[in-house]
Amino acid sequence: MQISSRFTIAVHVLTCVAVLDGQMPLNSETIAGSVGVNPVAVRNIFRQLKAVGLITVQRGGNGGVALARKLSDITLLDVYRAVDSVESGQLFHFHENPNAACPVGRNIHHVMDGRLAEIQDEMEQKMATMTLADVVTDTEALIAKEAQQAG
Amino acid sequence: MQISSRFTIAVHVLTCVAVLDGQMPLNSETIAGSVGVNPVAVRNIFRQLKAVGLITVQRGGNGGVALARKLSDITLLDVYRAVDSVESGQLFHFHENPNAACPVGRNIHHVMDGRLAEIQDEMEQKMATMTLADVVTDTEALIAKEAQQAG
DNA sequence: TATGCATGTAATCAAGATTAATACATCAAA
DNA sequence: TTTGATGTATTAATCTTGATTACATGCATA
Repeated sequence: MQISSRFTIAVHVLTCVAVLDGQMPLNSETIAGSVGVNPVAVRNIFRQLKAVGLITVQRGGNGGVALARKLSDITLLDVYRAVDSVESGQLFHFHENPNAACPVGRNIHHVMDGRLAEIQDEMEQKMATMTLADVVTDTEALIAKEAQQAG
Repeated sequence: MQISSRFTIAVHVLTCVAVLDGQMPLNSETIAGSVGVNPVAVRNIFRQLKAVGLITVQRGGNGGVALARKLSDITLLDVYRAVDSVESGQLFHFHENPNAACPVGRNIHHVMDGRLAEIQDEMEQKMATMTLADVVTDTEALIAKEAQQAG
């Protein structure tokens, strides 16, 4: 299995908010159009991003989304955790019923837990080094390049 | 979503082969008993571990499994890759239909791919530093400690 | 060589998770 | 008060996993 697409969707959503601000209404429907998913899926992600203070959401006529932090203060790890990319925060799914009557079965969990945590931590710390500012800068550079090539 | 439990199951299987050798028949049924899963699940993992040369499997009366490499030559990354822990080797599931009509939609994949690969690589390299020898050593130490406490 | 036992593998089924889609309540602004 | 957007529950469809059954295949031994 893989890490939920909610993660890449959430990054896409936030990038839209940063890049498209002022060019089009930033509501769940237009953003869903860019991402290629259902507007309800986007609204559910709004809720999760709002819950950890990454965005603010306004209801009602001309409602929509706005960033609540500087792009350079939002890391990929923040986004990853906000949208529950993996169940219960555990990257690895440990098999549930090792047999306690077997010496290996009753010790394997304890032996592996520390190592799995180390691996997960290594990955998460790498995510913490990357910010949305980087992603948005690269995206805008590509868009500028497109405009240039179009003449 | 999480990484398939096939990974921790495979580590458990290999640890059984190393620790229980000589103490009980190393066939899919006894090992399945320790892991707490169906014997067919264990046999399917046998097949994957065999395909990459980590074990040899013998059919027929007193058949069973044996390690094909030294424990110190089998890393957690080897096991992880052998059992297809994540789909197509991709840790992240990228949403499938970003809209090419949107400047963000048509560039986000390219912008994120490199970063996702870096994160995945960081994690895999960490797994490559850990060997089954470490896991087996720790497991046997815990077993010895149990025996000591039992008097 | 015949028999028994274990692997190899296909097929089926149930359980759980994901996503899409519908519907409607809630709320803000004009 | 009307309009338009979010908040959220619910249902259905799709997918993946894992358990289970069944049986063919192959090796060892009597």
